[in-house]
Amino acid sequence: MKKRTYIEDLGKHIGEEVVVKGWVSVRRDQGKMVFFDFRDMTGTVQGVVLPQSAAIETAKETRLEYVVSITGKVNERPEKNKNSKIQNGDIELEVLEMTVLAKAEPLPFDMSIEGFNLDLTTELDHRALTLRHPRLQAIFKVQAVIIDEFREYMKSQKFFEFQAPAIAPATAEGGAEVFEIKYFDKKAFLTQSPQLYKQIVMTAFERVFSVNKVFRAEPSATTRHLTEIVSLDAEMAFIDSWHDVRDMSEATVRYILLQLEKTCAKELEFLQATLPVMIEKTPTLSLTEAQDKIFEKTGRDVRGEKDLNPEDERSLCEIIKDETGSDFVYVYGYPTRQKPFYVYPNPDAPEFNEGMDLLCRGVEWLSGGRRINNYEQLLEHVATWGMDPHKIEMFLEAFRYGVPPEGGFAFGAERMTMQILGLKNIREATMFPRDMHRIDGLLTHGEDGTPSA
RNA sequence: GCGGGUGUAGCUCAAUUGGUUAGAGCACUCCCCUGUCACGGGAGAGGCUGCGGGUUCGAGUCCCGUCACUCGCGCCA
Repeated sequence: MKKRTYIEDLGKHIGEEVVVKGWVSVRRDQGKMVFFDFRDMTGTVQGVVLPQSAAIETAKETRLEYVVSITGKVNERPEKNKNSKIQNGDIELEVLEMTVLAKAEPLPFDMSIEGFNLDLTTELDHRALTLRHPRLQAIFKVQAVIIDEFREYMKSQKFFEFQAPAIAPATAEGGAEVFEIKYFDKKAFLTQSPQLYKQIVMTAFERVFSVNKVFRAEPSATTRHLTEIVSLDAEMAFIDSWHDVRDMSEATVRYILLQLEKTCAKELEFLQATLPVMIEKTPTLSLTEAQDKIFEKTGRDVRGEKDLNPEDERSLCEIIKDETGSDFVYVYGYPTRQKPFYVYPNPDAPEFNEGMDLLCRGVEWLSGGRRINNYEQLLEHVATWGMDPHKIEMFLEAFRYGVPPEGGFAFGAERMTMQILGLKNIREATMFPRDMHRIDGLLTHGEDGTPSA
């Protein structure tokens, strides 16, 4: 049996006989001869079946998404038939033999490159099929690289990767709503963040990171919310100030963008995506300064608000882009009571904290900041926030025994993917999105709209 | 949770101020085509217009209800 050749390598085999295996992406039946576009994990190539080929009968019966094994000869195309706009546009595969390995039913929609134009609902309902489309493959390749390079950079900076648990005993933080699960005859919860665990692990390993699923039961039906997301978390000890955390997160983003430029050029071009611009030093404003700026430039008075709303975030990003060319902006110094109990208050102005967000193109990418490392102060906050110390005893124990000044940050992997690629809905950036209304399929499927199990 | 928008063929969309048998492209079936590359040409099949009620001689179109989807807000590290 001859060894399989990948489609991306066919150009190196001109004049040779090769075995290619893959799917039928496009079929163009000319009557006597048949053209195909064959696809494997490495790309596409045109195949031509001539009338005198032994494969012509099979070719006539072969339909879209059939899986085939082909023995063929790689030919350089005649000059007039070369097509510089497509992969392998200068060669074609002359099919000598073709075996159908698996048949396919007629497709429920147009899968051709240019005809692929589905409602998001349809795209998600048929994820098992739409995943085969080059557009989606490009999106998820970019996402894989983002997550990969986050790991790489963290490791290069001596961060230790750990696995955070997905099951938690109590709602640790307040804030986001949590999913309650049945745990034998008890109750437990899905973690909404590895926050407390990464802080615990940090007290042992100094620099830690995790890539894990977190779950949020927010009743938020928006283009940027999911109930299950991939959180890229980091936490570091021995910082001098929150600026060290800011700088580390900035360097991480810079590295990821650089790697994307290097390894995903084809995908970015295909998706017509432009990487966000990160300048030498990303503009960094306090919430108050940001609000002043929004007031000054737009006339919308949001001064004194406890946070930026989505419109403010968009305005601020536009203003910063105009002024500096940066697509990114850090905002720090939120009202202390507005953020979780563990965020470090500014010693000079305790009503504001040293938490920060990184915004890009109008959407929040990252949250982070300095944390409280002093046990007494932590206990005070636990009391002020009205939390039950017994429920976070494991966390508190770590802080009873000496913890250096520290801080950390977390990215949402799907939001990053969405923003980098300019996608309109976070579900496009998620292979199997979970939201209020969908787990794989929609959660209501009654004939007349009545909810079914 | 609140507000806006939308539900028509497998998919993406048309259908005039309410008016005859609800159309097109793609996909599907059959026929023609040896250089196509989103191939092309011809024929065919495919619809309880989300669902329920109402107004009217007549409803895809107007009204009420309902369900679903979607966008925005709220909420949200």
